Amino acid sequence: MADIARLAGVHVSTVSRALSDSPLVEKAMRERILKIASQHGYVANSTARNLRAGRTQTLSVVIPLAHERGQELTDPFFAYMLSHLADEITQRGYGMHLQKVLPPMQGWMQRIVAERRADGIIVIGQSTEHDTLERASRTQMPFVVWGGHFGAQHYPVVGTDNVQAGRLATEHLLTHGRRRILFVGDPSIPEIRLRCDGYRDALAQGPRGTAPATIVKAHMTPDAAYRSVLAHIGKRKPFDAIFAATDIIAISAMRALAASGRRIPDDVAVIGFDGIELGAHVHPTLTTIAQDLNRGAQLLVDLLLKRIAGEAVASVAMNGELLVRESCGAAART
Amino acid sequence: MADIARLAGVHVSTVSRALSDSPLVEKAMRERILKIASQHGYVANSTARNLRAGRTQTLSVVIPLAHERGQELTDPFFAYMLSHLADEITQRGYGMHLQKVLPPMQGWMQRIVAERRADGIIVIGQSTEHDTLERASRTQMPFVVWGGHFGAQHYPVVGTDNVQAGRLATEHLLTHGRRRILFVGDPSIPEIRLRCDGYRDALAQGPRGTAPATIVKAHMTPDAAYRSVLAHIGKRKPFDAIFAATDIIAISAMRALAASGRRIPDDVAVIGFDGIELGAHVHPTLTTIAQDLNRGAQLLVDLLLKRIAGEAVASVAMNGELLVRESCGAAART
DNA sequence: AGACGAGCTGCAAACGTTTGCAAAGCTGGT
DNA sequence: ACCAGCTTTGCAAACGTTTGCAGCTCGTCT
Repeated sequence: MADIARLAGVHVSTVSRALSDSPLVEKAMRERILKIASQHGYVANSTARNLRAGRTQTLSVVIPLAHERGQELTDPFFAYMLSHLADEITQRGYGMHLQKVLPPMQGWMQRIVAERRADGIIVIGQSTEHDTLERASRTQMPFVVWGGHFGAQHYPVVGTDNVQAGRLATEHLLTHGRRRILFVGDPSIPEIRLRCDGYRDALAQGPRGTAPATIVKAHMTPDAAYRSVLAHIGKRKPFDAIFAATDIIAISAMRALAASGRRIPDDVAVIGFDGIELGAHVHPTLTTIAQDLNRGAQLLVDLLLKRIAGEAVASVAMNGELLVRESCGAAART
Repeated sequence: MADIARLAGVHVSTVSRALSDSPLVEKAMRERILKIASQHGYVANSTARNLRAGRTQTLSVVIPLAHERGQELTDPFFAYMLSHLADEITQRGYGMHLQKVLPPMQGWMQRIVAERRADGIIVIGQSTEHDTLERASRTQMPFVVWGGHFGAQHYPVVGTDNVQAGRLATEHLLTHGRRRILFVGDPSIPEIRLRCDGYRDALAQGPRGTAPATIVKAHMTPDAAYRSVLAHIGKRKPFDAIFAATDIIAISAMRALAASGRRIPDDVAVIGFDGIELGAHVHPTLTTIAQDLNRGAQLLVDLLLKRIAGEAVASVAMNGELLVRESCGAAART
């Protein structure tokens, strides 16, 4: 910038003002400076600007993976969420800083906040870190979370109403005459626990003959879920439906069912959760509860920017949408 | 940091050294300072550090989408590439800055370089911006590109050997008795053009009766590709196979074929390109040329870090791997 | 003609670190 | 007791911007 100033024969402050379209600088002068700058391919150094201005025009997206070792970003849910966030953030003129947090993760939020790399933070999934987030909400740094809604939280959350959605899924299975419904997933993850609560609710109100809740604990990676379901099948306890905590688990469960000769949906109906695109292409196609990630990403960014601007914001719970496909409820395609 | 220094009764420079594990500071002193810092949750401000140190510990991943309007990051290819890059970059202790570049994109590379937001840049796909990249290679800023290899380029590229892979795909179709093979894709994109070159090569060496090359120009979004293929079918020119420039196009083409009553692979064999996971789940499953994105991401980051360290690096061409599935070559599953 | 204000521009401080160099304290050898 | 040399700490500059304030040049009004 000093060079540009010298070339234009003015002080750096004038150059700075010209580049930031300040009304304080005369039009002719501004144009002369802009011309020189673009001729020399000059662009202001963002680091220095950030330091001085105290903001970075960047939002951090952080993905805490406390509960899973193998679960990578290749998980379609994350991939789609990231894509939508990238679109949304870019569109609003911000940069996007992506961060994965792996165990051991002591003080991760603390560090991210204190580093001040970004003007705000979007956390994807509470994982098992609700307490950490709760603590961070007393910080200055604005952040929003994608995940589950609990009564007590002091930070804004955007996400599907997991209890309602879990109930919806289970009721759909009940409606199709299923009475022995398995829940497959890991309820120690808060979001999953909420889905499981909905499942229990629905069972409790189910017709006579509805079997009590049965939880098959399964991790979220395809292989782990496959093995869990296979192991359960080995126990020879009869069941006629599976409500899987995520589509990835559901698809793995379907593989396991097929491998042990069960027909879907005739012997076992399956319903998933997430609405990833893959579900429309597996055979049979997967009935599921879809989350509107596009809208979710939009809301996350909206809320975060409002918080950055100092406004108070409230959490948003979106409704899950039932997609009826072949694995429960829809006729098989020809 | 000034606060911490005051609390410890030392000068800020000592604190700075203690936090960066400099051997210049006495062990007892370092520990005392570290303790105070962690008690107060102090972490050095990264912006200031970056400004002073002249590096950001961040790599930029930029996605130029010159050629497509609708193509978003939700495209599985991008999603998977991003995921792998995020893993790789995070693992190496760097941050990842994600940037989409949309038209009009005059001077985008210039700007990204001059902004100095990152220590290096990874560009995903040349799109139609080969010249821009060529020009940028004369800059100080280290960058690497995922994409196609051309003789003349002065920047390092990692990518599949598109010509070889295109030949491989076409030969596979020829081997299975197909003689009227369509290429579906947009050859104005450099990478696609190379795949198309391989297709032409293979046809030129095909057996007697091999029909000449026929290009169906199709954009990379599912809908656009679907319409292009449907339009071509409408022309009633006979064909018995499709080589699609990407899996997304291939899957759309299969939809179009199904919609107009063609059986796959009996009437028309289909082969794709990319090896996205979706291909294993569509019906019939998609034969394709897989790219090893995991290794690609690893190489990209490796090369970039070497370049940042000042080493000279060479481009890498990986071989595409033929995945034989039902849409050409493998028996249909039961 | 002088005063006042509007419109521009320059000056210099500040943002929060890192780091070369100087200075101070200590050890041990003569 | 003095000095050399090593270890540890402090000082201050520098990184490249932005911005409040002061100052200058005009034009306009009284």
